[in-house]
Amino acid sequence: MDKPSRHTPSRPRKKPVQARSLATVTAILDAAAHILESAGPSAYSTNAVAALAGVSIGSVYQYFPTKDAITRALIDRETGVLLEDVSRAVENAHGAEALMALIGVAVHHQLRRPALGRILDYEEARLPMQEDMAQAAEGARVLILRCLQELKERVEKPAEAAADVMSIIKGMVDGAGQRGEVDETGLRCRVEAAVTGYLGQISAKGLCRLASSRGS
Amino acid sequence: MDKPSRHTPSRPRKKPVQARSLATVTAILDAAAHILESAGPSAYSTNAVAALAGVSIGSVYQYFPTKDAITRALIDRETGVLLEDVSRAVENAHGAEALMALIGVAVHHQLRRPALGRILDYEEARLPMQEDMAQAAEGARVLILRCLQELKERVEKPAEAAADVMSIIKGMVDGAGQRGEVDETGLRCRVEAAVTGYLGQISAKGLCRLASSRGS
Amino acid sequence: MDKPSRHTPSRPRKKPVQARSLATVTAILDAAAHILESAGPSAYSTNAVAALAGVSIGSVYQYFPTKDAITRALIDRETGVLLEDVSRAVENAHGAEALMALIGVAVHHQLRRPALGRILDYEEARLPMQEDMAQAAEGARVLILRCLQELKERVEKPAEAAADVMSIIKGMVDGAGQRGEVDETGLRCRVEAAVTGYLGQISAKGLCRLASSRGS
Amino acid sequence: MDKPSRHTPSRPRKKPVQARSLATVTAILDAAAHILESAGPSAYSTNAVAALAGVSIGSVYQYFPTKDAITRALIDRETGVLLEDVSRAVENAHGAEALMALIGVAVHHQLRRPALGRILDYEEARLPMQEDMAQAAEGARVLILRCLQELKERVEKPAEAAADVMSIIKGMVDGAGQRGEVDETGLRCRVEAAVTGYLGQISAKGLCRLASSRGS
DNA sequence: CATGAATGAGCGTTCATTCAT
DNA sequence: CATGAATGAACGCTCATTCAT
Repeated sequence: MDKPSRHTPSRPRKKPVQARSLATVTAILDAAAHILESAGPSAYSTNAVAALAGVSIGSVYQYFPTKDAITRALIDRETGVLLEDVSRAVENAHGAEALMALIGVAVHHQLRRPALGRILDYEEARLPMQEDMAQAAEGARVLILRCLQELKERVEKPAEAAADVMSIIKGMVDGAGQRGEVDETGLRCRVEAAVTGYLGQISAKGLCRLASSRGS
Repeated sequence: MDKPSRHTPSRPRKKPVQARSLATVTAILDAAAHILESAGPSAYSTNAVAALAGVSIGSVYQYFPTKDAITRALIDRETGVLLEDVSRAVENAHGAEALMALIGVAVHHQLRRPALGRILDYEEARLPMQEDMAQAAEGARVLILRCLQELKERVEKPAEAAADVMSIIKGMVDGAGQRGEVDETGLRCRVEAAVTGYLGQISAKGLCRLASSRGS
Repeated sequence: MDKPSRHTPSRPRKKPVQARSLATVTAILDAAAHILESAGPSAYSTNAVAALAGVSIGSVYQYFPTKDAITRALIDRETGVLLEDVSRAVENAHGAEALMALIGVAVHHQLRRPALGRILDYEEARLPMQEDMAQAAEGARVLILRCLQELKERVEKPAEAAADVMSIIKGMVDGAGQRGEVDETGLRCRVEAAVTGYLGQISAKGLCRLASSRGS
Repeated sequence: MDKPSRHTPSRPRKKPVQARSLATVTAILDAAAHILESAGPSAYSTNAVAALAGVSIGSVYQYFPTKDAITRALIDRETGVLLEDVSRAVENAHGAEALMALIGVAVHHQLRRPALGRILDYEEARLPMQEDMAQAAEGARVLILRCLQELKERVEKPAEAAADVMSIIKGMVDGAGQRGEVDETGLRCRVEAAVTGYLGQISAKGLCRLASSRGS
């Protein structure tokens, strides 16, 4: 769960709770994830989570003060896993290579649980943003930013571009999930094409060259 | 609502109810949209809609048999407006030009009500698909497909590419909305860059050339 | 509707309403009866009655101040028809013969609309008893009472016996209706047997002879 | 439900739920019965039941999935009590004697809660018939049938006669309840007279002898 | 700590009734 | 008078949360 690698300088991110009850917490989050992705948000009730987790509703409230806290913890966990995988993938690569590795991990991650990602994204949007979640989202952004800055081609507004790259990846990957796509390699190639193409466009020329020449 | 152009002659688009009470229906849908985008789905109750619309809950149920019907009608309305604007924009343009026009409309549309689009997309996903909604979604896909087929560069798998283009647009536009972006022109240029770049990548070379050359 | 025969000395019982609107009232009551017997009390709403009657809900309230008033009017009408038929049947007969005729009419009446009678009985029970309804119920009781008093065998407590005879008839006839019986003649014979037997028992011996001899 | 021995030593009769919360279930059913018989079906709402039972509406729904389930449970309970009493009364008696005992129990039962029986009968009619309820109704019919078959006088169509006897008892007993009668002995004697008389008529002579001789 | 019975605010929905047209 | 859109109290029911055991 916590993998303090050499390069990522020890972000604890996880309260160890109480080692004994970790199993309960895990069971609860697993149950929440399973309900969300297989029966949808309308079936996602605290009682259902407790039942599927095999614990009493009271125990759920021992570890999570509210239902939203469960959702947040689940988002944290899923984001955390993704972030770790991405970090590991990017660790020894640089520039475009790192970016492609990152895309590979994102695609892989999404196709494993296509519905869950979408739903958690949505839940995340309506939840009052909190510290750790912000940090996690920042983590991904920072990684992409680093990749962009390592590119040979200078990117003009790297922050904006990083956000766009994230949006492109998320959009394509979610769309594929919704359409039921399963071909991981194919999807990865297309996402790579989109990101590569986008970066090529915004670096080769001044932004909006294409757009302004539209009328001619 | 009815756009009797040369080519698409008479699309009445099915007024949901009697003409006389159109004002009430409009008020209800406006209220629903406003609640969804400003307070989120958890505040989206039929009583809240009725109160904000300035009508009684009974009146709401004279025009909509269920709450989901309100949501569906709202989706229909928003999708309809977008589709009309897009159709009009694409009408006299072709190929890349048409595609850029389409992107412009999509960006414009989204930035006007950034949250609403996202939420309705999500609601649409969990609603039992219905005739008209399916048709509307198809409408956008078909328009993009046409644009792709009119490009000078041949696109290998046009259906897939159309879906990807939609996903890229939606992803970037939603992302921008969530980050609170307001610069329509800037966003439009970047989306254009992404779509153009993507299409350039997948047509110039066989798909995955880039990817396979990654290791070199 | 009002059939002032020679012998029954002109009981008007029916406000003529306004001759013109009689058709509307009739349509409303017909609709109410039809809904009650074919779809049950849960489908018996004022709007449904208005729709089936082919009038607006506003018109319904022009003629009936409340929903219960419709029900009461329907009970009145049905009771009135039964009472008239019974009166006519009993008119020229006496004693046992009259009683049997009365049973025949009751059986016939019930088997024509088996569900309606039961439901109206029930509605009647929960409605605040009103003048005319009390009169109608009295009408039947009085007729039976007269029959009993014309019997050769003296009945000890004629009022009580009349009530019992009514209960027996109603009980058997409702039961038959519920079981879906359609053989009018067979049912009539059995009801006659029950009433005849009951009267024989209570007149031949002192009441409870049977009962008290039970222990011996 | 399972009537294993003559003496019926331990009749568990299927507590509908956990033993611990039996008190709550009982309170709910008591409240439901009280509301139905004192204020009528129109006052019989789940909230009213919960309030009178002294529990929250949520608790009601922990024991009963729907309102109809409450009604059914109440019918089951009342029917069950009656059936037990009747079984016990009939246990060591035969033929006419058993029949009279049965009538005594029925009369006693009804006069204790005159309105409730009527209302539950009605509710039962509009509820989707279920296993146990059908069994209970059958129970009474079978008992009567047995009594009839033990009579010295042969009854021609015992099934029909049993149904009629049930109808007569129910009709007289309901009628008495509605009229507010309280004299249990008197009523019992009259019901006995009716049933005895009816059976005498249909066995002594071919059915309808009386009826056919009517014209003479 | 674990349990699950209990709570009650609030949901979606119905329908008897009113009243402006 | 006829109409039917509008009203809103009240219904059946859910579920996040609490707390006595």
